[in-house]
Amino acid sequence: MNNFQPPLIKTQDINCAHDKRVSCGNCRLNTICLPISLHIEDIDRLNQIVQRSKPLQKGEYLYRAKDRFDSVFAIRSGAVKAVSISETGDEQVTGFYLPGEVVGLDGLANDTYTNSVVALETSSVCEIPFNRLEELSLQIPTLQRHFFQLMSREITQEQQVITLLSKSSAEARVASLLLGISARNNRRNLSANNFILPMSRTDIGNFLGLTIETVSRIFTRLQKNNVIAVDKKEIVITDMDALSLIAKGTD
Amino acid sequence: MNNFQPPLIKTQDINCAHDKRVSCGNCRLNTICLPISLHIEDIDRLNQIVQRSKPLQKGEYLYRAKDRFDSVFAIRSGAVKAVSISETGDEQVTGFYLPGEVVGLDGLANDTYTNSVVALETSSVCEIPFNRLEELSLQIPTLQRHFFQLMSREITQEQQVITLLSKSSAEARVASLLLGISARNNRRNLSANNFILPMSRTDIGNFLGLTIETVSRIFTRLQKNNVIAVDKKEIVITDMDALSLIAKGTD
DNA sequence: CGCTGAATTGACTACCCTCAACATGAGTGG
DNA sequence: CCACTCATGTTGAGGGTAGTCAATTCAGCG
Repeated sequence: MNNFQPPLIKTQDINCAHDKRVSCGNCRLNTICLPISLHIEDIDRLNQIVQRSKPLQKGEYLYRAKDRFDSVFAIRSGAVKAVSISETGDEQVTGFYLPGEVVGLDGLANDTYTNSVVALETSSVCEIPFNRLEELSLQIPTLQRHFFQLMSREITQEQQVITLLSKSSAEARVASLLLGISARNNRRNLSANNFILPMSRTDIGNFLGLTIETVSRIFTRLQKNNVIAVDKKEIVITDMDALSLIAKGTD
Repeated sequence: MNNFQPPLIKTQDINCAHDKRVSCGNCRLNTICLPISLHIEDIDRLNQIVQRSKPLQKGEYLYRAKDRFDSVFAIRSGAVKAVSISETGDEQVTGFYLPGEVVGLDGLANDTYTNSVVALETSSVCEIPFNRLEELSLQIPTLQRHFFQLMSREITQEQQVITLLSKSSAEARVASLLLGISARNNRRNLSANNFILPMSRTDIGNFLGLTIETVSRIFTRLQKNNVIAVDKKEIVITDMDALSLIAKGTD
């Protein structure tokens, strides 16, 4: 495999998760992000429209609701949350997005974003101008198909969240969230049993429709029952099967 | 405007909601369904790939989860629900779809539908084979754009459902559902204050994460407070402002 | 060292679920 | 026409889960 990197750039720089000098072709995430199943020359054309900017710091906004929509963003490192503000003014977390996942798809419908996206920790993103992506999709059928699938995946995942919120007990909701993050970490070849939660208890509670007190109580309860070990934001899943049963709502 | 109908077909037949002999060009729903903002000749090309079949009877399946995905469907008349079956076997209603709305978008992600779609009453649909739509989208940029927007709208609507389920009291959930159906009826030039619910209390409860008893109690409570009038499935909204306040969660 | 914000824990309360009985209406068959 | 069933919806009583309010701990930071 050819190495297109200029000789002055050291490999360890390129491999840094926040580094801007990464192309879609050599990105570690390209099996779960956009370019999957594209030909090498098409990946290159995609890469040319992707813009990489300096990392977002924790709490910084990637975009805000009602901003004019013109790009979607792939998370390259870190983690973000999407929040929508209701008419009554209170926030609602509608999702968490980890590296390889794409945000901004809500903006197409009305040419303005309906959500705001905020960094939960230092995060870098790849900006993909949508009109460029649209043009390219007309020329590369595989890309059009892939983008359709990306949006469809977002739809199915949100339907799973709806199922989660509609049915389950507080314990099942928390268990499902942990399992979800575990699975997504695993997909990125990270540990499925041991990870750091990027979001606060407040964000978790907001997302799951629970108060932070309930979230906290459930963490301690799960720990007492030897299902997980909690140390602040660090989670160790000690009994994956038990956690799955709890998520399915076997009380 | 030309009339392409064969002379033997009477106008009142064509205007029947379940009639198969309707083209996208003269469909009453074409301002909210797919063809919006397409040129007249492009509408015709779209129309040629759309298949119209005999109406579904109440309880019949349009498609089932795990069926091979090959079409999306526009609801032309009636009403359907989308349900997903969890691993534990119980159903979850993930959405209701009224005329002009499109179902099946969840199927693209994995080439199989993740939901089943069931008719709530006698309903007719327009089947749009996806590979044909995909090809056409490559040739008609407006159609590609429109289909992206359609999927995006589905995403934003589901995020609203997530917000609804995550935050609100039982009363606010029911109120929001009623307001949602009211608004969608209004968009089709039907009454916003007076309509028939196509779904059962069981479906409402399942969708909103409530028991049917709670749904029933809330209907009677709203009626006692002169916000709505309920007679079986017929709803009259007598105080729209109050209903809006309740939906926003002002307790 | 004190301040601030996040997280935990406890006591009490309220909302919604569970279980149950009853009502209503459509369809069937005598 | 009435009696019967079955499905759907309504209403009531009681209990459990999660919310509210409050106090405390802890980490980070100037």
